[in-house]
Amino acid sequence: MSRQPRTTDPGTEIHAAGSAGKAWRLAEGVVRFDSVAADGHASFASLAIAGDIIGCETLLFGCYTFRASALTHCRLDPWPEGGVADNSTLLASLHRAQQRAADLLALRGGQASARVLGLIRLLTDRSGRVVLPMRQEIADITDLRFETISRIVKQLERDRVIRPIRLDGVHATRSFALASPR
Amino acid sequence: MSRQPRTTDPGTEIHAAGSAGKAWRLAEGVVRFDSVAADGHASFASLAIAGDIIGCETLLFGCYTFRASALTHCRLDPWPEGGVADNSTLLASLHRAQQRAADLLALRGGQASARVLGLIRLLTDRSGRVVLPMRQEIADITDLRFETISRIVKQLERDRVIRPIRLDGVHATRSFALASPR
DNA sequence: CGAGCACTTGATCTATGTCAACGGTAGTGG
DNA sequence: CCACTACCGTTGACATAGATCAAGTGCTCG
Repeated sequence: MSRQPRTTDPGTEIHAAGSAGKAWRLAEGVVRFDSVAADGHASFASLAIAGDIIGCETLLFGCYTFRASALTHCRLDPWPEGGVADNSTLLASLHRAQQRAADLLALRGGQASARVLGLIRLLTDRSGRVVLPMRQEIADITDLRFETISRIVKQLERDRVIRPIRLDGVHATRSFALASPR
Repeated sequence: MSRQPRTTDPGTEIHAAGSAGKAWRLAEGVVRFDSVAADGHASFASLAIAGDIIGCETLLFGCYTFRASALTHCRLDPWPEGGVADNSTLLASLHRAQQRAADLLALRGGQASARVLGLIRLLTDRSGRVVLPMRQEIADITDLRFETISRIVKQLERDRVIRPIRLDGVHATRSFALASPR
């Protein structure tokens, strides 16, 4: 009874906070996690990008701590592949989680344009292409307003830092090529 | 050759980024972690409070990822106690790290006074007492300026949300009792 | 065709940053 | 003991990045 890979569309919920489930490896896409308070109010908690492990905590509790939703089209593979996670695999996950947390913290400090660019860099693949989430999602991650995001993205475009490209199945305002790779 | 517990004063470095060392349990106090870039520039990465594990990543790499420094007086005990960490202990650490990361992210969003109060709550012990770090450290954590922190702390005091108390060995401007426990 | 949604853009407001001055305290050295 | 300095914290006056409010565009879907 090995579980099947799973794909999701942008905006859809992958799992609810507190629901039962297993762990996955995010093979492709970007996932947003939210803490859900007792009163139902949700606040942005973390981000997973391609290669990250999702729902590690189910190995301990059997249910998810955060609500997860897809920011772009995603593909999820069952994890761990073999069926059991060994010690050093877990340590690697822990290390990655710490790094990711530090990166996300950096996206909430300093000048607005630097934060947005930081997020774009984080989401850019090795080929230099990005599919951005909606302006509102970027706003939630960076703690800015969607109007501010809109202005900044447009300005980065005018400054030729990013260049709009067309990928099919994706809104024209969301796929870009990043000029300065690093 | 079991390692000894260790204590540190506020402001002192516990370990450098990249230096060799082992893992600890923070028995008492508050520790700040910073990412250190290649150019030497440091940026706030995370926080450990009493009970947290520090330097888990040394089990994998043998050296620390972040720079750690004491924000208050700290006591560190060697970890894991038995000598080896088992699977579920690591999972618990991972879970705690995720939660902590989400909490810290929340301290960088929304109104300035709510952020500072959020940090104060995070640092308050079960008896309702807090020893705050320096204004500048609070500013680094919340991405505000120390003048702003100073104004907010004073205002919380005027509003009777916090009440200054005197603990010896601690600056008079840093120890408080929190009025509304939760 | 109309409704809804994501995005853009302009005008204005305000929370927080910035700069500057000052006060208290601990340490240091005469 | 008294200067003298260094450091942390407080407070005021003013500047500004980004929030807020409002209007308009273009797309998709029924």
